[in-house]
Amino acid sequence: MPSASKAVLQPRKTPVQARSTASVNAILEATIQVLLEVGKERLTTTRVAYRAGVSVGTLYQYFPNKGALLQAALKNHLELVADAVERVCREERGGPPSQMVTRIVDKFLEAKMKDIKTSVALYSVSSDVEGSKIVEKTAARMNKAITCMLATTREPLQKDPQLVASMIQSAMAGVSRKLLESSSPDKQFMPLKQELILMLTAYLDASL
Amino acid sequence: MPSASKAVLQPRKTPVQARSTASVNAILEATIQVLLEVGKERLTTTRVAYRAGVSVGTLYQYFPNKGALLQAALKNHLELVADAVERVCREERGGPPSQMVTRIVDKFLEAKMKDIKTSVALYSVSSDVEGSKIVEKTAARMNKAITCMLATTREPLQKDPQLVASMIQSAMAGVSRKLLESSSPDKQFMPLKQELILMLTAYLDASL
DNA sequence: TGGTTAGATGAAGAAAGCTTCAGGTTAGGA
DNA sequence: TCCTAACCTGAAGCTTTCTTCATCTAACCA
Repeated sequence: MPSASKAVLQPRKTPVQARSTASVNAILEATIQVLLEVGKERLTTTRVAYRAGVSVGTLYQYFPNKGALLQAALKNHLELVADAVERVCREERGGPPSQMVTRIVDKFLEAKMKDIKTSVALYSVSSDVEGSKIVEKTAARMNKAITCMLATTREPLQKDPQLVASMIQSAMAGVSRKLLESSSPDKQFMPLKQELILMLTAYLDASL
Repeated sequence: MPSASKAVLQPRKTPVQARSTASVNAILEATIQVLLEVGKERLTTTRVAYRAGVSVGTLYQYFPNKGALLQAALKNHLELVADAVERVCREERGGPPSQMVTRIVDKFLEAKMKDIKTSVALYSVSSDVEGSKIVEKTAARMNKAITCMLATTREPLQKDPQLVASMIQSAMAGVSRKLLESSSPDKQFMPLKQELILMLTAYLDASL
């Protein structure tokens, strides 16, 4: 009896052997695939397991329930985005504000658009109660990173850096959502990205 | 046999007598209430009907299925926001750009925040397949209105006005979402609104 | 090679919710 | 007043999906 249950979100069992790790990965990937194909409403644990090439029982060995499965998939995706942002924020410390903005927008959108459809599919998950907690945590992580970076500008900001960071995040999130929801994201991508950089640069300039 | 079925979203039957109109309204309001209390996952048609003070049968007389019910509620809400934006855009024609931005942000956020919790509850609906179509349509309506308004500036814009309108919408949507998802929307409201206006003003100035 | 643990299986139990429909009630016109 | 159409009711059928668990197989180690 190694451990009690940590409720939702925690895998029931941690993989030890290689094959189980493979199963978990397959299940997670299958989750995204099924989400893309049939949507969250018609996503069933059985279907995911079948797609992953395992049995339902195996799925339930690692995820206590359907919700945990979806949350894990969402978490995976968001962490990739947050990682990208954190990395950029570290790299651009002390640089000129306009470059900060350009690079951060670049990386954020790149991460979001890397697998456009996956992002879209996961939006439906993020509106769950537990899902939005995960979103919030990731947002907080990014906020911290951006705030930190903003503190390294030559001339200090005239306002609360955290507020400024929030605005940057909001604007980026708004645009990426617009892109993802658009019927042809690829066509709008470059113009919107350009405008976003322009907007944020103008904003930062006005905040120094 | 007055009419065939127009599939989803259309009420099955159009109210004729006063009491049925009352039922429909009660059902729609109850939908929001239940959404707030238990969330979309645990919203059941029976529960909505009970809350509305009618029977499930009555509900199904006006809404062909659960999805149509949720969509109707979403549509209601979005149309209020779009109406507010359209009105402002009409009023501010020919005015100075900074005022355009200020007023539009003001009204947009006012409409969104009027019933904060309702907006939040409806986000979970908007990620449905049919739900996002409704969102898209409303966004297109607002885009048209804003584009129209932008065409009346003294100095003409140096860019595609529709692109600029999209950016304004994206930024507003991003911020409102941030507000709605925040744990204390009221505290963040004024600062974020101020910043949003500032950001959009700076952006518009840079686009003239 | 044998024992022990990790991992996999999938039929079936159980729960839950959507939706229908046959029959009752109310409103409004003739 | 009486009749018809509009409206309402809610128990129950039907379907769907989640989740479990007894049992089997594969991997690792002594």
